Amino acid sequence: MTRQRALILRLIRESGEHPTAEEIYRKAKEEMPGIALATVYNNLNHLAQEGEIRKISFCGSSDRYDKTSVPHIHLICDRCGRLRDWPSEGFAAELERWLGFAVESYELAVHCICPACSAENHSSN
Amino acid sequence: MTRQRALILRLIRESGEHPTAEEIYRKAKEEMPGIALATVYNNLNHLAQEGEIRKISFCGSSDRYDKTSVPHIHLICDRCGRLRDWPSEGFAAELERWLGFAVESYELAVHCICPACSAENHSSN
DNA sequence: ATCAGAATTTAGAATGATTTTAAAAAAGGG
DNA sequence: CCCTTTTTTAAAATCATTCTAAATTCTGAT
Repeated sequence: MTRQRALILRLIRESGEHPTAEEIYRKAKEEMPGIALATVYNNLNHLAQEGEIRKISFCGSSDRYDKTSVPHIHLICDRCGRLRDWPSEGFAAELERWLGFAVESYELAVHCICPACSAENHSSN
Repeated sequence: MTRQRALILRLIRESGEHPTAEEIYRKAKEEMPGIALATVYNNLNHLAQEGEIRKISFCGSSDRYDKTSVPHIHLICDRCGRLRDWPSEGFAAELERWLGFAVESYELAVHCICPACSAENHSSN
């Protein structure tokens, strides 16, 4: 565990978002100006293989990284455009029941008007 | 609707797979040798915006294109590595019930041992 | 602490996918 | 047909990511 790897892991864990390699690189440089972009990529791949984090990919955007490798639902709001996690306990079991076979893991992105935007809208109209 | 666009749409519709732009380009050149790769990209984007096809993206692979824009489940088999469609009628409704709000569309990739591989395995042991 | 070997970091070059450019060609409506 | 708009083409440009090779840092055994 090098200083660089520890920093990168911490930055992802602290992030409430789903940062790209470039975004992690920018934050990392604030604390360790000499760090190389290749180091960020190396470590993101390494951490993902170890199961510390998860690489996710969405159309029309660079790969993003998730602070946990535990599968969960991603909401993409058609109104505010935000990408957020949604509590997903029990969803894998539900999915297995529906499909009729065992699921190793899943990636689910839901496009919707997110509950937050939906609430805003109703109260302001 | 140009000849090029019609060809590209037909090739995707005829494909049982989820081809990449490069794969579509290779097939297209067999019927129209002078076609440019940029034309393939232009039309894939155009067709996706029109809702004729859907762009999908998976980690570690170029973007792929799906013959329909109707959401459905993708199975990625951990054994054979194949990416296949899975019948998904009623799944959106199930998802909405589970989430508690309306879903515009979704992208779901399930990692598993696919039923085909699972069956093979049992009969040969 | 010290050494050797393995793993990691770095900067920059290389690769691969996709988009942009500008000019030529084709489509489509009146 | 003619005009206008859209599309196509080839090449260059861009963007994300990986590779390279040399220098550095880690690790674990002495």
